[in-house]
Amino acid sequence: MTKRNVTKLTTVTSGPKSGGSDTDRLVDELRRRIVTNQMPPGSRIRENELSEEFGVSRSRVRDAFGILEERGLIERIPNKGAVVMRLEADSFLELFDVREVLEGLMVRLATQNTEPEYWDDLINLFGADLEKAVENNDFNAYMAAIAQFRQTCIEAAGSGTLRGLLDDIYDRVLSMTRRLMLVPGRASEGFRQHQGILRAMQEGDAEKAERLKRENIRSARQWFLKYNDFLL
Amino acid sequence: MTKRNVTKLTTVTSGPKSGGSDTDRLVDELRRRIVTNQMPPGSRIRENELSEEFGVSRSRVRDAFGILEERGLIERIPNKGAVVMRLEADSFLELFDVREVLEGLMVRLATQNTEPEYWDDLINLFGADLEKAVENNDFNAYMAAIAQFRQTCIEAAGSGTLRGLLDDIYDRVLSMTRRLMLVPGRASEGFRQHQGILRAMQEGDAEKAERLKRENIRSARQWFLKYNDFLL
DNA sequence: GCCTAAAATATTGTTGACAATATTATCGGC
DNA sequence: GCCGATAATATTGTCAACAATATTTTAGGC
Repeated sequence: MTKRNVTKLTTVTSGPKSGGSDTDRLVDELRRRIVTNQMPPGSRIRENELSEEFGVSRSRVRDAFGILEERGLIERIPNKGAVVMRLEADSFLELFDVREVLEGLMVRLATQNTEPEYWDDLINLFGADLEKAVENNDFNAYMAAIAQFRQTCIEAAGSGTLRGLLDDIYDRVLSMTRRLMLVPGRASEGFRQHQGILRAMQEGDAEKAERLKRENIRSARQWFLKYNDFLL
Repeated sequence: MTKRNVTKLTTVTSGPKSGGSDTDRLVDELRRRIVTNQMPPGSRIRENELSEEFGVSRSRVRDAFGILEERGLIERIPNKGAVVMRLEADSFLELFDVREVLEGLMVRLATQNTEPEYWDDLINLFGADLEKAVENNDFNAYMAAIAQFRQTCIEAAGSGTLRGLLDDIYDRVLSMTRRLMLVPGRASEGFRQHQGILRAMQEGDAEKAERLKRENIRSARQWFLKYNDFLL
């Protein structure tokens, strides 16, 4: 868990540039292409192509595929090859269920472990500027803020085990969030919900924060159900 | 996620014998040795040794190590080798936290998805015979029953995503459960708690089942805190 | 023109050899 | 005898060639 997850974490937080081995770089880049739909679900990916493109041996590509498979981002069929995993409506709903309890736990632990002032920066970030940005459909700004929120919470929660599980589903959550954001009204609702959660966290009310976070995911689930014809 | 997890699941449920590729067999056997403390935490494991012992090439061993690392069972230090991951007290407590919410979700979904008679066999299993076995410290019987409970619930929950996350922590949970069972009084308490959960599930009361399951894990956590000097 | 069989091609799976790195043993100086 | 430098060994990291398998193309019969 430890080493690889640390590598992954720094990637997630500090952007696409990342250190580590050739294999790690490959994993990061492929991950990026998959979640940005540059490689849409069902795409076949050939070991040779990537090997040439990145100037590494096929063995590295193979190792990367192994990791990506373990993470559920690609599917490997023996002697046939690897394809980007398809995201079915069912699995989206499943994802909401686990997000609800895991992210709820995340904010509860984070609240318990911190002093009120820990949240000042984040509360500032989720202020008037961001609200205006959300109203103007500046999704990149909102996505970045959400990523920051997540990252800060995970750190405060201080549980490597929880972090590992959240990382496991991170890519799928990301792709889901990106889509859901397009639904008119969802982004601003999510924004207000995050404000509420942050207030509860600053007040040190862990139970309330957990409840609000769970409501946040539940309402996202509702929006998804309503609009899933457009989203899938 | 899909393919590999399916392989893993069948392994967990249907015992050490298992199909798949050389790599899969290796993963299973190493997993077994680690959770049974045949390879205690901190043990160094050499690629060559295993390659010879199993009569496979070092590449297969290498692949297996990659999977084991991803699952958090071993730690790989570049150019130094692989060692069995150490389990610290902190990580045990973390494990209880995530178990609480995930297994709570598991029984809630399982209850929602099933008819009362679905639980007949399991309620029978958690009957007078097993109670006597627990009183007589027949831990193997109890462990088997718990595994059955877990397996049946996961199937009923019907969420591949949840299953994947539970599988992720399964090995650590197992090693924790085995130890905790030795604490006088814990096993019989756990037994009664499972009876209560099963009753709630048969009654179709999903909320109650979830609450009881969470209490079950919380009480296990209490016992662990009290006796952790002996358990670690 | 269309279906089937077989050859040609492309792609993944596996291996053993070699390079890079870390660990251990040896030797000389003090 | 103890310490440090260097050589010897062991172990992991990487790769390119080869084998196994699947896919596509071609050829032939009807």
